Amino acid sequence: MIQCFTANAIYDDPIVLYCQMRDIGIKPDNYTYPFVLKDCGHLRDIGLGKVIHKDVIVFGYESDVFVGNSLVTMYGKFELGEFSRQVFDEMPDRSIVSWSAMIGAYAQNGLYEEGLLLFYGMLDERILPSKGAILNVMSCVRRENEAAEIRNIVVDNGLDADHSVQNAVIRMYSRCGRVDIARRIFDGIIDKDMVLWTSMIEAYAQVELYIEALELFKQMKLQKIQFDFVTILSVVRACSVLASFRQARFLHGYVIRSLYQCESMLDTALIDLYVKSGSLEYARKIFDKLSDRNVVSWSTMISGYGMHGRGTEALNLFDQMKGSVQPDHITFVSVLSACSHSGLMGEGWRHFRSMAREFGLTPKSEHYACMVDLLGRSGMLNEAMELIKKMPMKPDSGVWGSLLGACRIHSNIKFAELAAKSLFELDAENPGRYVLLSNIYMSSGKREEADLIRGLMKHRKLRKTAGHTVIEIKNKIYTFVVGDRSNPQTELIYEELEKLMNRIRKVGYVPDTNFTLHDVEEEIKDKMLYLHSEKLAIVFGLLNSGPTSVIQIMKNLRVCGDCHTATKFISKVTNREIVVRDAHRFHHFKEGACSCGDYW
DNA sequence: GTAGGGTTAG
Repeated sequence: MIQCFTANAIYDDPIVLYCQMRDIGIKPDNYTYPFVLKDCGHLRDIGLGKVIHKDVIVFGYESDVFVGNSLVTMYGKFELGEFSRQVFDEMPDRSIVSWSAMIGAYAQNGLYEEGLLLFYGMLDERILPSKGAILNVMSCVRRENEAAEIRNIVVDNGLDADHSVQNAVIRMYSRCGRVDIARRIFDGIIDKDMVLWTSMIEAYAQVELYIEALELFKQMKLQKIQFDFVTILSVVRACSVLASFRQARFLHGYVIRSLYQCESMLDTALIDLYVKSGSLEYARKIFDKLSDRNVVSWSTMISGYGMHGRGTEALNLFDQMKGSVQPDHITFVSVLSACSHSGLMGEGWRHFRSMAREFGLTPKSEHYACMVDLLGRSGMLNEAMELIKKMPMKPDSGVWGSLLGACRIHSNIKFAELAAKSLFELDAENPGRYVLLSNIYMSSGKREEADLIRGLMKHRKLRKTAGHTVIEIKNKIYTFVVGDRSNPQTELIYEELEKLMNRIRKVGYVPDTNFTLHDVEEEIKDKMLYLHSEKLAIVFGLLNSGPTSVIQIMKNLRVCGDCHTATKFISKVTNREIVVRDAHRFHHFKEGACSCGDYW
């Protein structure tokens, strides 16, 4: 009976049965515990797991291999790797499954080096690796050369035709930053199944190659490969970043037609997709129809309002949520960032404090990052710094990143240097950090320091993908980088931009050259403002979309202050609604006003 | 009648 429930993914009932069994004095045997321990693992109930572990000892099954393996796996699921290892070390007999389970426990706990070491230790003891052990060790691999080594073992053991192994190999390579190799392997597989396709799509999405992800999905449809809701989830995520409203409509239609079971998961992904494609209205419609709103769907909708600069509505929704669903850490990220995007200082603090007081949630680094962002954007850099000093944990790169971003806005070199010092350790591989600091130096005329940072970045062999702006017109996606001349309409765009800039100057636009280099003459600086990718995209949109349609562009980095101001004026003189989205939020420009209020 | 191992929303 216990097995029957467990096999059907019902994990709490068998625990009840187990307790009844004990109460009426029936002695569990060595077959009982593997099931019960599995249930504990799935329930993530550490207390229960430990009680059952005691029972195992009381009834004398601690040296049973099967029971031991189950304990190792259970503690791995509890993220108690050291407990897994203790059980593993004390096992009198080990099977290949014991090794495999221990490697899996390491993988689940992020102890990748330990996992790899154990795998090689296992080979040293001349134990033949099983498929399970190889699959588990593959999730520990983070370096390309190791990936190649493991792949050789896969081939040596004749596992290279196995679907689950092939899939893990593809994921392994993409985790090592080599989607290209993953793709080559993928292309070489003849009988690719749905999961393999889905993994490859997901791999592209994870390294932010969204266009490639969508392209592959298109191929999948063309080749008439069946896909399911997991495929759609990856595709929806890729689309969310690309913010294509048209694609959003198509996928939504698809989901409705296919009547998938996992309503809340898919619908939540769709809510996020509509939010990021600019339509709060469509997002809200799905949200309102959702039958079982869980913490994820509420959080998504709240962050949606936040992204669109509608902080008060985000907070209202949060109030409604509290009546039915317990908020979690991520809900508070949504709430606090909504406050930060709308400059709601008092509300931000109130909710930050309520986390622990009302909900028993200890603020994590990411919540401090939101608060630093909120304080920093409004220019309260000293207060932001004070908060960082008071943090009970070591500030992570998110916190310092918020501070550095605020320093860019308010040109504060002192704190920028402080933030950067930590970031160059904590997030040394992220070129954006170097560029930001270098630009802060530049905008204060500190050319030498700026060059030094650029040099450091070069020395560490880091390259930044150019900030670009994307616009979709009639189902086609166009990309612009700074000073772009690759568009066939380039001449026309620049001509029109020049006219437009002159027009908006007459109605009060003052160029903000804080965002350009400081060692050039004023006149050239002004001209450089014409090269911003955001402006090129907007003009392209004005030239090519119908007279009434909304112009929506998306910048992959934060929109600069000058572009923000310029857009406000452009929407005024052209009487057009313009929506600009950057990595963090939407700016809705209508009749020359921006719904986000003051940009900062 | 027992254990491990492929894709999954904020």
